[in-house]
Amino acid sequence: MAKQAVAAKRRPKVSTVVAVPHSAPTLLLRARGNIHSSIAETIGRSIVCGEFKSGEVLPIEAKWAKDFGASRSAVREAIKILMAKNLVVSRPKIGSRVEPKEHWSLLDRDVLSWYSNSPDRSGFLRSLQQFRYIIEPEAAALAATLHSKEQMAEISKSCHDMATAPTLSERTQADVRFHLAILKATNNELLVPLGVTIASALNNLFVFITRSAQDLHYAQDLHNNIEQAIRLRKPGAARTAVQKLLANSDAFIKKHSPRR
Amino acid sequence: MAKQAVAAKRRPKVSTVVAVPHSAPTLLLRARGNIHSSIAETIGRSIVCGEFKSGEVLPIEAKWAKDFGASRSAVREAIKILMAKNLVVSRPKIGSRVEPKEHWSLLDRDVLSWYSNSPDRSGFLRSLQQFRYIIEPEAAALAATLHSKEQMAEISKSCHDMATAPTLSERTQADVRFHLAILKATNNELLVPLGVTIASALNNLFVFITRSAQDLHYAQDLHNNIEQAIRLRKPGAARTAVQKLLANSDAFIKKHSPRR
DNA sequence: TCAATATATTTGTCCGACAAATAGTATAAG
DNA sequence: CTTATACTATTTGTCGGACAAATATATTGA
Repeated sequence: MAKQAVAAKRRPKVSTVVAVPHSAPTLLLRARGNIHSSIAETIGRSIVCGEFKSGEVLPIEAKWAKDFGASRSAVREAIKILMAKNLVVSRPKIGSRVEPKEHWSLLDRDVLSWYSNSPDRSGFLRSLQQFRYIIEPEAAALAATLHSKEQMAEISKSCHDMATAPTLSERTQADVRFHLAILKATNNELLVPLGVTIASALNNLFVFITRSAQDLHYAQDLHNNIEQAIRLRKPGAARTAVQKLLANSDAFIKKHSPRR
Repeated sequence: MAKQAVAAKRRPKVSTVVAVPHSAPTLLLRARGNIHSSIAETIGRSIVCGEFKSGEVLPIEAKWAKDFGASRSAVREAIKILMAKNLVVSRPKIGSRVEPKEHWSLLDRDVLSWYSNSPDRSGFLRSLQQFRYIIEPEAAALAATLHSKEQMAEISKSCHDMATAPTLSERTQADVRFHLAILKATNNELLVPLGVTIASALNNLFVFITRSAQDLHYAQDLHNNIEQAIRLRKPGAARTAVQKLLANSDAFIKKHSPRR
C-alpha cells in the first residue's frame, strides 16, 4: 500500500542539456555523461576559477540540489569526487570548505583541465612549459640509458608515424605517443602518469596549433634527433635534443601567444 | 502511518572497529573517520596491491554493501572517490572495472600512500628517489634565480629550524618545510603539489629514520650548502648541492635498506 | 564574566524504489 | 543455417525521505 503513489514525475527525456524538472533549476548543466559528473565538473570549475575562495564554505548540499534540479544524493557523490581531488573538505554543521590551492591535486587530469580554462591561461602555460623543461630532458636522458628493445621500438615507431602522418590530427596523436613512449622507457612508475597529465594539459591548452610546412619539417628534425640520441644510448645528447625541442615550442608559443 | 516502524536498529555505538550490525559483515573496516572513506580506502588498497587486476570488474555495489555491513549509498560514495582517482570506471550492467595502472593518479596523496604499502616497496622507493633526482635539483636552481625576499626568508628559517630542532620529529618537520619552501620559491604552481606528494610519500615509506649524531651533522651541512647557494643566487651551485644531498640520502637508504 | 547547556544547522548514513543502459540470450526472418 | 531483431536480466544511476552524528552558535546559570 502507498507504494504506487511515489514517483509520479521522473526526470523527462534529456536531449543535450538538462531539461526543466518540476521546480525549475537555476543552474544549467552541460549534461555530458552522468549527473554527478556534471555537477562535480560545474562546481569544480567554479572553485578552480576562483569563484569560491580558499577557506570559504560552499552552499549546502540541499541548495545545490535545488539549483541543479537534482537529488541530494547526486550532489553528495559530486562533492565526494571533489573531496577526492582535494578541492574541498566537508564536516557536519560546517559544510564543504574550499581547501587552500596548494592542497589541490593540480596534477589530476580533471583538475588540470578545469584549471587550464581558468582566468590566467598564459601564466599557467608558463608554469607548464617550465615543468616540461624540468622533466622531459632528464627523462630522455634516463630513457637513453635504460630503454629496452621493445620500448625503443615504440619510440622509433611513433617518431616515424609523426613524419608520415597524413593529417595534422594523426601527427599530433603520434607526437603524444612519442613523448609518452620516452617516459615509459625510463621504467619509472611516477613519470608515466605525469606524462599523461602533461599531454592532456597541452591538449586542453590548444598548443597543437597549425604550423607552416617549414615549421613542421624543422620540428620533425628535432624529434628525429631525440630518437637517434636515445637509440644510440647517448644521454647527454638526448637531454640537449629535448631542450632544443622545448625551446622551439617555447618560441612558437611566444610568437603566436594568444593576445596580451 | 508506517513512519515510526522504520529504523528500529541503527548502527550501534562504534568504538574503534565497526561493530556487528544485524547481518554480520564479512569484511572489517578500520573505522577511522567516515564510513565511505574507510570503504574507499579498503577497496583502493586492495586494488593498488593487485588483488584485482587491471580490466577485472569488482563485485557489485550490493555485495560490497553486504560485506561491509553498510548501505549501498556509502559504497557508491566510496566508489565515486576511487573513480575520481582514476582507479576504476563504472558503467551500468558492467560494473566497476579496474583501470590500467598507467591511468591511476599515482601522484595523488591517498593513492601514493596506499601504493607505498603495496608488495614491492623497494622498487617504488627506487622510482621515488629517481623522481627526486629529476625534480629537486632543477627546482633549487630555479629557486636560486627566481626567489623573492619572503620566500628566501622561509627557506632560511626552516633550514635554521632544522639545525636547532630539539627533537627528531621537529627536525623532520622542518626538513619537509625546507624542501617545500624551495619548491614554492620556484613560483611554479605545478611544482608545489608535487612536493607535497613527495613529502607524504617519504613519510609513508619511513625514510626518516634515526641517524647518528655524526650523520645528522653532515646532513645539516648539506642543507646549509643548499640554503647558501640559493641565497647567493647561484643556480649551478644550488643544483649540485641538492644532488649531493640526494646522493647522501640514497647511500643511507641503501645501507639501511629493509632486507633483500 | 565565564562556563555549562540547549538549540539549530549541516553533513553522514540508511533504506527502498525506479530509471537507464547494455551484455547476453532467445526469437524471428531470410 | 545464418543473420538481424527483440527480449531479458543485471548493474549502475537517480530519486526522495528519514534519522544520526557532529558542532558552531546562542542561551542560560553561577
